[in-house]
Amino acid sequence: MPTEPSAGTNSGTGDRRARRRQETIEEILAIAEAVMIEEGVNGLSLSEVARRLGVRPPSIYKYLPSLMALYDALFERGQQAHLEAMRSAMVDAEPGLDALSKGLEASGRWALSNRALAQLLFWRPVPSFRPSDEAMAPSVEMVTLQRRALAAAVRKGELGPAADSDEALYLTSTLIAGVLTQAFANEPDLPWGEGRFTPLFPRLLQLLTAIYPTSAPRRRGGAEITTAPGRR
Amino acid sequence: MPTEPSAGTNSGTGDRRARRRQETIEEILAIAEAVMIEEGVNGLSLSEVARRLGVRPPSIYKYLPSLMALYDALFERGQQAHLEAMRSAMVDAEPGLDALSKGLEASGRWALSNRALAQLLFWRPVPSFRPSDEAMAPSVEMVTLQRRALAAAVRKGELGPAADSDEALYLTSTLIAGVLTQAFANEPDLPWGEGRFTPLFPRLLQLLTAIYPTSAPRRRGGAEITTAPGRR
DNA sequence: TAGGTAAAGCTATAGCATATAGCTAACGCT
DNA sequence: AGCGTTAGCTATATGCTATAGCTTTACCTA
Repeated sequence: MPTEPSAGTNSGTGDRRARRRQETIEEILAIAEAVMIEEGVNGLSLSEVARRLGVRPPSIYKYLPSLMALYDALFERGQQAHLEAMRSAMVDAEPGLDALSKGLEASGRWALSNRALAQLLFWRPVPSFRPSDEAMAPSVEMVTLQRRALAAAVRKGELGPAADSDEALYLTSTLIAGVLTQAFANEPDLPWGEGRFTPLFPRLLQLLTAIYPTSAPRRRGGAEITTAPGRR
Repeated sequence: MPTEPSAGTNSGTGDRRARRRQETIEEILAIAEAVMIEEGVNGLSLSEVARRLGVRPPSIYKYLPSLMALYDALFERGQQAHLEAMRSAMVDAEPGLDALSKGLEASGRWALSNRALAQLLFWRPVPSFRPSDEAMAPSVEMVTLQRRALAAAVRKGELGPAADSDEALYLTSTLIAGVLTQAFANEPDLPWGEGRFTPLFPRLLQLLTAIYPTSAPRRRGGAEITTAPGRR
């Protein structure tokens, strides 16, 4: 097993080499992200990374086993950064609808200011690359955070009880996915809050109260979701 | 200008050669689409196309000047097919909300059953490729179709007057974009109508009546979408 | 029907990518 | 101080896009 140079000889502590090595890996990841921003997610190449790092291409393989492994490391790093952006926005907010809204907005802002990573995370532009389970792990916590916010919103009476469901989660994630997809495709250089699409988001979120009304006073012609698939 | 072999020598009619040539181009496009389905949009390579066509790679260049030109041709063909799917669904429907809904659903169905082309159209997975203006042309007509449906819905009283606006157009396209993005990313093998996301779509569309209420009876805590700068 | 010509194929080659093999020098731990 | 691991290198295999230049095929015109 000649790969995996770590955890072999030295008994416990004394890894200065390992630290150096880790620093180099960090540097490679940073360069790779810069390359993706400049050349597109698919424009990433180990040769270009090596060039910028000041080494020959084969040397990169001392740190990462393949181009796909590099994508995977970037994916994981992106997941963590995204989760962190969302979490920090949510803990600073009132639990419930406010936390949900602030969290999703933070998600959108993060995506727009980290385009390359966001594309890697959400649009999978490199079909031959499938993220490892390990790299996917943070998304589990994102689900938890959002479910918790929905539950709190129901508890506080901001939303009806049906909002405490996976379905409501899919719905909110679909709304933000739509906004981001359109923003990326049509006005990729505008920051959050400008342009035609991202300003729609807070308004779309308000729709949650229409979809999950708190005590459901029926009204004619309204947006009653459950019944009636039809037009009228 | 040694390229562009057409329209040179022969005075008027007699182009059997040109027909043959066009057939080959069609064949190349069909093969390319198959390759994209199997290997992913980025997995398309001229060499693989040549292999399946039974010629050597350089011969492809007699028909298309570059890989990007192949992408562009596929893009254009996809645009046209997509537009056609949408249009035929809309002409078979009642003008207004029904046409809008059927058209958007047809769009979604087309995307899910033409994954490779849809990805090329909507997610731009090949960053170095920018579609030509010519290839983008059909999207103008798509906008027209949808604006017309919105206008009809307003005329018939299905939606409030603010729905006859670009803003409403962005909103509906954002909704379908969200559904498709989620469906593609999370359950790419399910057809329209199955899974967690595509069934949300008709329900989301019903929300239009909440966003653009026809005569707006105020209700407390509702999803009042403020005053909408949309023109009319 | 007999060219003449343009199209459609080919080989050869340049340039760049990922990836592997195997060598050497230096670093740093014991 | 010594020795093993590591980090770099060159050389090479393979596959890709793309160009140059040649040969053959096929078809339109006279």
